[in-house]
Formats: sequence, structure tokens, C-alpha cells
Amino acid sequence: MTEARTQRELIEESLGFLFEAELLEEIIEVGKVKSLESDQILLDTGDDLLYIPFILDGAIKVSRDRDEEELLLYYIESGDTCAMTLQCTVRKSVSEIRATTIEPSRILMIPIMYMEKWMSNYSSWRRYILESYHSRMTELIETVDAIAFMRLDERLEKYLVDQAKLKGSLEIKHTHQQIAEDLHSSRVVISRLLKQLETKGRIQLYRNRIVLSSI
DNA sequence: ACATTAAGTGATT
DNA sequence: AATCACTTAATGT
Repeated sequence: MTEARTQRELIEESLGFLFEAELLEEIIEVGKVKSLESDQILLDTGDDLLYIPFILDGAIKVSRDRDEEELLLYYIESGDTCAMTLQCTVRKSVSEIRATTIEPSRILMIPIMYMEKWMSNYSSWRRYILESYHSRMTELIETVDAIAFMRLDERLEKYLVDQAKLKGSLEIKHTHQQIAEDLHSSRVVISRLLKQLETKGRIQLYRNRIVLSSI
């Protein structure tokens, strides 16, 4: 009882400003809230796309992975959805990305069968989907730019700043190894570059922890 | 005290 | 910028 109430409130709070009341009711009706700890895989490469996930709170990173290699593509936060899953409106398919929680997160899962119906019935839904697609595309291009045109040290600094903004804290609790994986580099290289940034006074290094001097 | 894991570094490609 | 090989430091048992 109270469970359902809280869930309704949670959904209204996170998504209420996005959709008209009628659609919101439908969303509350058919959506299931999934709670995940930090560092859990929400969706993995090769998984069938059965649900559209909406991030209610927390944050998620979307990365490409081949064999054991990984590369961070972009983050999704509260109010966002994953563009990858949107293509299932057109065609039933499997995921080509991995979505991992980077904070304890609650995600609203909506079966994909509603996609098409809502597309034709609700203008707020159409607008949301198109805008969402657009902003994911923009972020993806930003990432491509970073890989193509920035040196690794610049990319690392951008990564740290992005992390800090995302968490709302200058403290980043990652190992050098984890950062290396996100940037698709090696631990040794990241350690060296971090050391340089520390010498320049941009950061302070500790075990499992990096503190940014400023954003 | 010991083992394990994270981080630092010189040398080489 | 990556890899190897090794050292040093921090942390858990």
C-alpha cells in the first residue's frame, strides 16, 4: 500500500514535468520500478530489448564493450532514458551497449509494446523521445570528438570534471584501473597522467580517491 | 605478520 | 602511448 504510494510519488517527481497527466497515469500503471545498487549491469550487450528504462534517480553509464575491452560513451541521469532502447519502436532487437549503474539507482521499466501506441497518442511522448534521441546523439558526438581530437591527458581531465559534475562532488572514488577502462587506456598510463595533473596542482591523489582542486 | 590490491617508476618499443 | 617488470604503499585478515 504505502509502497505503491511512494512509487507513484517517485514517478511523479521524476517524470511529472515531462508528460501530460493522462500519459503519466498510463506510465504509472504499466511501469515497474527496479532498484539497483552501484556498479550493477542494467542492460548488457546482446540482451534482448524488452523494456524502455527511465532513470528515476541515480545515474548510469553507457559503454561499448568488445571482448574484455570497454569504452565509455555517455552518462544518463534522472529523467533521461537510453536512446539505444528507443530503436526497438521500429524493430525488435538486442542491445549493442552495456548500461551500468554508477550510483544506487531506481529505474522505471516500461515494456516496449507501449512505445508505438504512445507515439501516436501523445505529443508529449513524441517530443520527449525525439529530444532524448537528439541529446544522446549530441553527447555521443562530443565523445567521438574527444577521442579523435583530444590528447589523452586532456580527455582524462575532462573525464574527471564530468565525474565531479555528475556526482556533485570534487571527490572521485575510482581506482586508476577503473578510469583506464572507461577511457580505454592502461592503468600505468593513467597513473602517470594523474601524477602530472597532481604536480600541476589540478588534483590530489589518494588510494581509491582523487580530489579535484576545481571544476 | 602476512597477503592482497592499488599506485609509482624506469626502461623499452 | 602502451607494455613489461619491478618497487612501494595502503589495506584487509
